Amino acid sequence: MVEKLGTQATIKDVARRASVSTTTVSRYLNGFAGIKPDTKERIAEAIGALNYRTNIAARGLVTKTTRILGVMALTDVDDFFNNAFFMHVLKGISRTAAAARYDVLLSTAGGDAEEILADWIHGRRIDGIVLLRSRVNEPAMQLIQRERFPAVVLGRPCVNEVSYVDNNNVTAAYTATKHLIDLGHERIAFIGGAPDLAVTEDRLLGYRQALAQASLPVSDAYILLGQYEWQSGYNLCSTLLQSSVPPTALVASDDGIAIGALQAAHDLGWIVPENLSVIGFNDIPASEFSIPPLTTVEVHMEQLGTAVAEVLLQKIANPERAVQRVIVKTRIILRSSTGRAPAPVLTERS
Amino acid sequence: MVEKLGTQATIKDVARRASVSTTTVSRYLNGFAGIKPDTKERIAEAIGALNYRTNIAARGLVTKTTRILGVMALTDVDDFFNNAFFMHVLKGISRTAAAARYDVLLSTAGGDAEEILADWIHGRRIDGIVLLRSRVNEPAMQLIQRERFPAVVLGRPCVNEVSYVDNNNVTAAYTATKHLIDLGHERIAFIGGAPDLAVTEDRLLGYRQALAQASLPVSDAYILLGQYEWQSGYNLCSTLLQSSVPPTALVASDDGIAIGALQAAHDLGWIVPENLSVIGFNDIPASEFSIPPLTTVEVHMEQLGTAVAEVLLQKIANPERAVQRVIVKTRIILRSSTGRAPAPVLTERS
DNA sequence: TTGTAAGCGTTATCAA
DNA sequence: TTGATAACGCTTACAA
Repeated sequence: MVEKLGTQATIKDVARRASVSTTTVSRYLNGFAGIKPDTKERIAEAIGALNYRTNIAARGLVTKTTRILGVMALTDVDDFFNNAFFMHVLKGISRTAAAARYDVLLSTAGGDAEEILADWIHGRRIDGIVLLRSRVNEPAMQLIQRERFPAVVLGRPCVNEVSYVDNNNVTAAYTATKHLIDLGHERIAFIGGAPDLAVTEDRLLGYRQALAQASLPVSDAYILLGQYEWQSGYNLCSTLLQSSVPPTALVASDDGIAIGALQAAHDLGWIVPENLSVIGFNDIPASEFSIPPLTTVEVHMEQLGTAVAEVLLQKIANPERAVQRVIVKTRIILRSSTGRAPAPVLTERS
Repeated sequence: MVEKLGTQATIKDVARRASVSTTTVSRYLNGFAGIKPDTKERIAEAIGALNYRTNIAARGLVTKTTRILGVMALTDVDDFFNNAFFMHVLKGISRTAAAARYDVLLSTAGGDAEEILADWIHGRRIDGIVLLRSRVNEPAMQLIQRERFPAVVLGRPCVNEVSYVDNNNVTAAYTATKHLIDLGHERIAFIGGAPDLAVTEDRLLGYRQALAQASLPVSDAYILLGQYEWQSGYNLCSTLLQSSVPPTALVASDDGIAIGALQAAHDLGWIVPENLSVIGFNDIPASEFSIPPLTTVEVHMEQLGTAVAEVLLQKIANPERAVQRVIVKTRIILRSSTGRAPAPVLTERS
């Protein structure tokens, strides 16, 4: 069997070899019932012998379908790839897509998001899209809504009528803060990522609610926002610990930030959890191996990815389907970075 | 301007509106010279008004081109997404592809790699492919070579005549081990990931060479291999430190492994670097924030991605191009996890 | 159970 | 400088 290099067998070649029409081959390929076993066999043989694969462009031209899921990260490229959270979400998406025999097209377009999205959608490059990270006011979201294109957002979206998957972030942050309060902490700070992200907003809200409910004061000096990255956690924590009345506990809205904070505390001679408690969010693998291991809110990162892909797949299968809102519950994982509040030495000293 | 929802304007619509032929529109779209400015303008107007985008499937059917780069991870899905190394490589690929207006199709097929690859290639889903991670004997590699499909491998490939991008891993591991030897260490262990990976092989070789050159014995008990993950580093290090003659220094073939080791040492009461020195590979962000900060071999992860994408892009532009082999040099970043060898208390004790 | 033939939206080859 | 027209490889009525 000599195969011409660089030449692909087409459905015509298969049909010829199996002595049937291309229609029949197409039917075979698409699993139609009602083909004589004998014919089936001949077609199968021909496909094997010619190593035939259906040309995706030709099929797409007719069916207007690609079997590709677009994944667009609406964040800075570094933010995206440096963040274990997104990688786990991507894993969930990738797994789910693969299981459904879909491919994943990935873009971290940054500023060009809208343009690329328009190309993807109008150019019929993808069958549906996952939007990662929800900014408070997201133009890409509006484009999608205008086009009525199958889409699912990860995180609370800024517009209605868009399906999304999210954590119960307000509650989770409330619980995390409450955990600290229950340990006797009264000076609890919040360090987080970019303020224009819905997730930051929500977690900050939960933090405020917990303090309010415990009749603890909410001080702006204890709310520091930066980026979702390790360095930011380091810097923010350093600032706090060197302030005149440093907090005894930290709610970090991301494990990377929390681990950066751990390191800052260590560098400044603070012992965790004796002098400072730290709780993070996400439960990335690094959290288990930080020193000390990090107490954190598990958000089920991969499951978020799975869910977002599943909802999208359903939307593609049935575009008329109603908007879906999936909330993935969180839970606290207690490790060693949180402990009872230290005795108020500071006030005694003064 | 009313736009029919769900309907895409085609090149025909544009042609009609601009009162020209589709040929002329196509020429305009593809930047041909020799169109009257006046005509150009009308076409531009029509495109804008109709919000036209070229249908990728239709174009692909004719040009046999997709402007998509395939990225296939030849590892376990978890291995891939949990490893900061791959994420940074992916970032480099993503950036480079985007700059060239290519999209990235991502697959972590695991066992199905060959099947998916065949679909991608024969189905004309992609213009070229990046293979991530090179196993010692990789069937996917052979498929690609047989098909003469534009491909670039990250890591030393098992077959000749395939372009690749790699670090100077043997030299890097040699240097890392030498660094430890220069600090006075004599009992130096190697902990690494899967043994069937070229990168593991190479780094192990460099380690052996450094020991040999210093006339230090190479003991199998000091070479422990697991997976490229944090937990593996924790376990391997625990085993070593609890052995009868524990090492005073560790070469970890990956930062995740190294940080796991750091944690194990901490849990067993070893002080780093006083009692144990640890050097890693990659310089992932976490390395800077481990306790203590990790001495490591910077492999320029993102640059590896950039290079691999660039080589592939060149190959696509000119398939006749000769095989390219790019070696990205590494360098040691000294932080606090390595120090002088401890006095040989162990022998004194005995 | 199978086949004929008409598209799908581009690009490419001629010709004008 | 522009335009007809024939592919590209598939799916899908409609027929048989």
